[in-house]
Amino acid sequence: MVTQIHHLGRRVFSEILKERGLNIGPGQGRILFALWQEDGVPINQLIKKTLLRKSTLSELLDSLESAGLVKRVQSEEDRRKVLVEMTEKTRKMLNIYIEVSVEMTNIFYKGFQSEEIDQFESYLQRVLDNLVKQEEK
Amino acid sequence: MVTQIHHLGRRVFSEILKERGLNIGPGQGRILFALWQEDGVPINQLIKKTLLRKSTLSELLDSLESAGLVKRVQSEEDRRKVLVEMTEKTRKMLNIYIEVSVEMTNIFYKGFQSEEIDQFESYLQRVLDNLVKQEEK
DNA sequence: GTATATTAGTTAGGAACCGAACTAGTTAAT
DNA sequence: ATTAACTAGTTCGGTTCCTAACTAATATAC
Repeated sequence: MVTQIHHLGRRVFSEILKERGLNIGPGQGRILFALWQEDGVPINQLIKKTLLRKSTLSELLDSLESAGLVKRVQSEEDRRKVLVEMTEKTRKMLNIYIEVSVEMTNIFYKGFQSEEIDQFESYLQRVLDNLVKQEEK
Repeated sequence: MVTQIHHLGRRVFSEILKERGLNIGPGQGRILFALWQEDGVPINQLIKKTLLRKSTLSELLDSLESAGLVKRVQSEEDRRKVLVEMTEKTRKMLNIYIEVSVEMTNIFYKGFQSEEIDQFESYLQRVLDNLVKQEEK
């Protein structure tokens, strides 16, 4: 069921992004959202936030970079690290992106009371923790 | 969070499938599982069950067919329809597949009481319904 | 101080998803 | 009985994800 929600949710999200004239995919959006929370971070940090694999990040960043939405900057202190920064273009998109996210959340939780949302999300967190622990083994 | 659970879950599931010597991916598994519930169904039926797009189904069936796990048979009564059938090979795999599914569920819900699972799943169902309704618009 | 291990990212190849455009068979409308 | 509309699947090009194998920089060990 989680899988179905994931795929349906992605389709709906894509649709709304498109309607609003945001020419980005949901995968790209995830990264921009993480960057909005904390900008100029090494890729490793994005891996921790998104739980994606580094190869996936590499690729998504390629597409974001060639769309001019992100810049890669080599770190001074540790030259292995690549810091990811938003561009001006991105900063302008973020307000709309957040609106879309809110809209998406409303669709997702239509008919939910706020305590139900809290409870549901605490269940989700427990499941996520279970999976993270499993994978660490 | 659902997205993260989906991806992590898929990675964990793949891992277990591999350990058990089942040489199929989680996407293929979804279809085999649907077939196990009802065999010899048209692709359209699988679309309803999995909520995947028909192009995705087409492709997954290609890979299953070339792996000898599934047969496509043209329907007699409506020649547009293609009925999908399990093969003998598949039937033999299903017991193991179910074991893996159970194992997966145990990991997923570790630390949950059964009422919590019920409640969580009813939330999931409500979210799924919301998304389905949204997409129909 | 040099070899080894670790860490950070990229690249290559493949799987599972998507929408849009297509073919072919069926049903409905006139 | 034609035409038009609908339904069932496939094909194509693109995205987002993966593992495994790689390069390069840093840290550790001796």
